Amino acid sequence: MTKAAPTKDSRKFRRRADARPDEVLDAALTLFMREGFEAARVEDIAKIAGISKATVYLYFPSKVALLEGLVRRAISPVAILAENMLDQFEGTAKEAITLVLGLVSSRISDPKIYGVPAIIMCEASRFPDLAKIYQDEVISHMLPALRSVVDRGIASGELRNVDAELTVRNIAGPIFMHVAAASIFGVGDNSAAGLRTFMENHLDVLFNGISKEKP
Amino acid sequence: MTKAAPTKDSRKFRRRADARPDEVLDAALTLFMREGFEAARVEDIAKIAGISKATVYLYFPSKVALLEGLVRRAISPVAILAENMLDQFEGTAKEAITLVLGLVSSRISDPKIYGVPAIIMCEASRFPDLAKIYQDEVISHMLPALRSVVDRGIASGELRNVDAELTVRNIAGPIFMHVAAASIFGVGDNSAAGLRTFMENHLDVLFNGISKEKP
Amino acid sequence: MTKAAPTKDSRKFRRRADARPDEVLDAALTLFMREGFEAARVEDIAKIAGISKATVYLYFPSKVALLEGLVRRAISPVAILAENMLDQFEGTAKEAITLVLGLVSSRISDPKIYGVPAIIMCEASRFPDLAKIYQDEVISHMLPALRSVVDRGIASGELRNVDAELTVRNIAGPIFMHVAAASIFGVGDNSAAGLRTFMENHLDVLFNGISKEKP
Amino acid sequence: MTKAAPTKDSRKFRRRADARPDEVLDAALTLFMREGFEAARVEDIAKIAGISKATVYLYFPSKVALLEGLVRRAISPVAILAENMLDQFEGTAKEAITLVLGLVSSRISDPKIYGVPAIIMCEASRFPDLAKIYQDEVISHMLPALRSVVDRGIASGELRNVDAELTVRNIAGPIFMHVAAASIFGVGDNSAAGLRTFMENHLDVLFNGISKEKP
DNA sequence: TATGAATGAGATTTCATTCAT
DNA sequence: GATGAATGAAATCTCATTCAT
Repeated sequence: MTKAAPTKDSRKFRRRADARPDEVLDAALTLFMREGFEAARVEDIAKIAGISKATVYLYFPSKVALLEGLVRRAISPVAILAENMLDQFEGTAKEAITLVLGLVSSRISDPKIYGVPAIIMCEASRFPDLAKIYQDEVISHMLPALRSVVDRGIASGELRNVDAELTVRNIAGPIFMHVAAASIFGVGDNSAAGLRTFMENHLDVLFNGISKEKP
Repeated sequence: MTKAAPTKDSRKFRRRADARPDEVLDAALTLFMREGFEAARVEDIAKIAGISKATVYLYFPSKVALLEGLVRRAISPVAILAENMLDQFEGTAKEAITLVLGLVSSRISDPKIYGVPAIIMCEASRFPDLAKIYQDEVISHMLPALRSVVDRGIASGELRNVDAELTVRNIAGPIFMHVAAASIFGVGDNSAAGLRTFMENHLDVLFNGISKEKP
Repeated sequence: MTKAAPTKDSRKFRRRADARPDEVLDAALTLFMREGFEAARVEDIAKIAGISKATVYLYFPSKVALLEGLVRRAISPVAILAENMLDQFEGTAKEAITLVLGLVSSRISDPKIYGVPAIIMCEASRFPDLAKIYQDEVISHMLPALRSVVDRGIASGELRNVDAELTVRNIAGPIFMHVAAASIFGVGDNSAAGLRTFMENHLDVLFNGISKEKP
Repeated sequence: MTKAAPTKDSRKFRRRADARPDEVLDAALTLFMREGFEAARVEDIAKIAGISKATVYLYFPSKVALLEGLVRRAISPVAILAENMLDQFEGTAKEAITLVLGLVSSRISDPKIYGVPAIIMCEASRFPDLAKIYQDEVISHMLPALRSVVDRGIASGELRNVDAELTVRNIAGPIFMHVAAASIFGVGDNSAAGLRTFMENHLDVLFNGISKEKP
C-alpha cells in the first residue's frame, strides 16, 4: 500500500533509543517546581522534553510515577553525600560541619538539588508513600550523620554539651530558610557569592552564638 | 428558610451568616493543607463547612479567592505579633527574642497558624500575587522587626557584631525546620512540651554557639 | 522463509512463517472472545502469538482485518460441513438431521468453532460488512440446506406439513441456547456427555413434540 | 465583574429536575446496541439524551454504571412477567406455555426488551458481575418457572415424560434464534405479524413434533 | 440566602498504527 | 522478516463555575 514516492525525509519520529527517561525527569522537575504537581500538565512536560505526550507514558506509567522517579533519582547523590560526610570526619567537628555545609552550599543553588525536597515537602500530605521513601532514604541518613558529628564533638570536648538531635535543626534550618526566602519571596541574595557570605555568618553564629559573653 | 417568626430555637438550625466566610476559610485551610490547592475540590470544602458548593461562591468569587482570604485573615494576627514584638523591646535583645520565640512556640502547633505559610510556600510560584501579599504584609514586617532587635543588641554591646540581616535566618530557620520535620516527616516531637524543649536548646545554641571556647 | 539450508536446528527458534498468520488469528480469536473486539488490544494479541505488535501488522493491515481473517478462515470448514450434510441426504430426514446435529454437537464445544459466530453476533452492528460476509458464506448455505432436508421429508410423507423455513429455528435454536446458557451463564452441563444427553432430548422433542397425544 | 448587559435569555442550562436517569438509560441502550459497549462514546449517549456529557456523570458514576443501570431496570418487568407466568398456571401446560410465549412475542419486538439480554450476552465475559446479576435476577427466575410448568404437565399426564430442564431450551431457543437471525442478519420476518406466524409454527412443532407418527 | 442542576473546558491515559533499523 | 520507539487522535472522567428557583 506504499503510495507513490514516500518522501524519504519524513521525520515524524525523531529521536531514538536515547530520549532517556532522564530527560523526561528533568522536564518534570522543572514543571513541578514551577507549577506544582497537580497543576503541571503532562503535555507540557513532554513539550519541554521534546517528545510527545504518549512517549512520556512509554517510560513512566503515570504522572505520579514521574514523582517517584524524581525521588528515586535524587536518592543516590544524597546518599553519597552523606557517606562522604562520614568518611571525611577525621578532623574536628567544626571542620566536618564546615566541610559538609560547604558542599551543600556549593550545590544548593542548582534547582535539581533543592527542587526535589521542595516538591516532596509540598506534596507530602498527598503522597505519603513518597514522603516515606524520601524520609527512609535521605532524611534518616542525613540526620544521624550530622547528629553523630555533633555527638563526637561533644565527646571529644570540642563542643558544649548541647542536645545533638535538636541542634541539627540549628545547623540545617538556617540554610533551608535562606534558600526558601530567596527562591520563594526573593528576599536576600541567592547567588553563589551571597550564599557564601551567608554561610560565613551562619557558621560564625552557629559556633560562637550571638552573645558577647559566654554564660 | 424557616418561616416567619421562628421565635424559639433557630440557633441550632441557622448559623450566623456572619460567621460563614470564616467557617469556609477554615474548611479551605484544612483541605488545602491536606490535599494541596489544586487537588482540593471546592465541593469538599463546602461539605466540610456544612454548606453547598454554590454557597461557597456566594462568599468567595473563586477558588483562588479562598487562598487570598486565607492569607488576608492570617495577616492581622501576625501583624499584631510583630507590633507586640517591637513594643516589648524595652529589655535586652535576649529577652526580646526569647519573648518573641516564646510567643511563636505557643502558637505554632495550631495548624491555623503555620498552615497558611506552608500553603503559601507550596503555591507561591503559581500565584506570585499571593506570595507578594504575604511578603508585603508578613515577611516585610517580621524580618525588619527581628533585624532591628539584633541591631539594637549589637549597638548596646550586648551582642557580637554579626550580620543582623543574615542572622535572622539563624533565629527563625531552626524553628521552621523543627515544625516542618515534625509535620511532614514525623521526625521529632511536635507536642507543646517537645517544642518547649527544642526552644530551650535553640536559644542556648543561638546565644552561646556550640563551641566550648569563644574565639 | 527459512534461509537456505539451515540444516541443524532452526525449528526451535524460528517458527514457520507460513504458520504465523494462523497463530495470530488464533490469538485474536482467544482475545476477541474474552475481551470483545474493541477491548482487545493488538499488543496482547501479539503477546499471545509470541511476536511483536508490529509483526501483527506485517500480516494483517489493521485490527479489523483480523476479524475479517477470522471470518474467512471459519468459512471453509462450515461450508464443507454444509456440503457433507447435503451429500449424506440419502436416508430419511430424521437420519439426516440426526447426523448433522451429531456432527455439530461433536464440534461445538471447541471455542474455535462457536467462537467466530459468537463474535460476529456481538460485533455485527458495528461491522455490517463482516456480518454480510458471514451471512453470505455461512448462514445462506446452512439454512437452505436444513430447510431442504425438511422439505424433502415433508414431500416423502415422513414429516408433517410444517413450515420448513420456520422449523429450522426449532432445529438449531435449542442448540444455540444450550451452548449460550452454558458458556455465558454457566447454566447446564456443557461437557461432551452433557451435550449428548441434551441432543437426545432435543431430537426426541423435535420429532415427537411434548404432547402425549397427536392432534 | 458583570459585563455590561448580561442578556437575560442565555439558555445555557435547559432542562431541570426531569432529565431523569431513565432518558440516559434509553440513550445508552440505543447506543450500546448499535455500537457495542466499548465503542459507544459517552458523549454520544449524552447527545442522544439531549444533555451534556458531564450531566451523564451526574447520574451515573461511570460508563459501566450505565450497563448496570440497564440490567437493573430490565429486571423488574421480567420478574413480574415470571410471576405472572406462575400465577396464570391454572389451566393446562399447553395453555400456560402458549400464554407465556404470547406475552413474550408481543413484547420482544421492542428493542428495550430484547436489547438488554443481547448486550449482556455480548459483554458477559468482560463484566462477569453483570452477567451474575442478570443470571440471578432473570435467568434463575425464568428457567425454573418454565421447568415447573413442564413438570406439572408431565405429572398431570398431559405431556410426555421428557426432561423438563433440557426441554426449556426447546421452548425458548427457537424464539431467541428467530429474533437474533432477524435483527442481526436480516433473515426472516421480524414484524409482529411475522413473529406471530413463527410462534404458531413453533408451538405446533413444540407440542406435536415434526414426525408424522408417534413413536 | 441557599442550592440543585447543568456544563464547558480540560486533564490523564490508552491504543491502533507507523517508521527506522 | 521483525521489532523497538514514537505518536496522533481519541475516550473517560473531573471540576470550577453559573443559572434558575
